[in-house]
Amino acid sequence: MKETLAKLSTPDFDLALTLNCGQAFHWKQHGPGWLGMIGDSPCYAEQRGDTLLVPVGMEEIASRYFALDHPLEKIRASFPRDPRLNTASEHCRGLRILRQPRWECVASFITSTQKAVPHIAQISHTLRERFGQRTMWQDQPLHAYPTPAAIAALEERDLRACALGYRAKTFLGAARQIASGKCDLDALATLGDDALRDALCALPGVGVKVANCALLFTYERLGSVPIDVWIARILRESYLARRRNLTPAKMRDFAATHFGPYAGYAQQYLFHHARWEKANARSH
DNA sequence: CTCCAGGTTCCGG
DNA sequence: CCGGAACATGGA
Repeated sequence: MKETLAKLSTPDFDLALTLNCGQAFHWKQHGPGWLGMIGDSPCYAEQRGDTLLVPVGMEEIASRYFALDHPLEKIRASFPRDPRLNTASEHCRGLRILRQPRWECVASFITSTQKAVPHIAQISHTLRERFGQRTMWQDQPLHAYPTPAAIAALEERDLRACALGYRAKTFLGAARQIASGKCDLDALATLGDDALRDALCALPGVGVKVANCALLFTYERLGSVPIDVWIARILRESYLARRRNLTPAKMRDFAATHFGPYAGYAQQYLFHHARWEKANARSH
C-alpha cells in the first residue's frame, strides 16, 4: 500500500546536502529519496526541484526539522565578502541548519569527539538498532534514537560494544543526569547563549565544542560557532594566518564578529566545503 | 605501520 | 591558568 505524499514548496533547499553535511547522522538513501526519523516519527523525504515530498501528516514536523523557515537569502547576504566563504557559501546553496531533537543532538555530538563523520553515523545506527524504539515505514524498519532512560539503564560495556570507546563512560553519565532529571535539556532553552553553554558543559563528555554544536543544531543559536579541527585549520589558513597564541576562544570570538549574526551557518558552509574538497581531491 | 578524525578530561608545573 | 598526555576505534 503506497503511502501518499504531501508537497512542500522548498525553494533554496538542498535535501541531500542538508542531510549529509555532518549535522545529522542517521538518514539513509531510499530509492529517489531519504529515510529517517524526526524524533519519534518515521519520515520519507524526497526532493524534486523546488518541491519536497513528505508523508501526509508530516508537513509541519518536517518543515520545522528541515528549518524551511530559515531565510537563506538573508543569511547569505549577511556574510562578509571574503573569497573562501563566498566559495563555500555558493557550493552549499540550499544547505540548512536542522532543528534536531535535543537529546539526539547532544548525545550524537558526545559520541562524535575524535571520530570521523562516517564513524559517528555508524555509532548512531548501532545505538538506534540495539536500544531505540522500532517502528515501520511501509516495509522498512526504522529506529528512534534511544531515550536517555534507555541509555541510563545500560552498563558501560554495552556502550563500548557499540564502538563508543572511551566515550562510553561520559555518554552514560550524561544520559543518567538527564534521565534522573538533574539536567532538563528543554528547560535550558530559556537561557542565554553563555549560560546555556555553561549548563551543557556540566554534562559529562560535553566541552565547549560539543556544547556549541548543541547550541547551533538544536537550540537554534545560529551565531554559535563550534571550533573543531576543520574549522580551526580553515581559520588559521585563511583568516588568522600568522596570528600567534590562537585558542579556540579567540577563534570563536573572531568568527562571531567576522561572520556576523549567522556565523554558525558560515561555519557549517566552510566545514562542509572543506570536507568536500578533501574527498574530491582523493578521488582525482 | 603511521596518521588522523566535528574533543574532553585529568594532571603537573 | 596552561600545555601535554591519555583515551578507543576504524579508515586512509
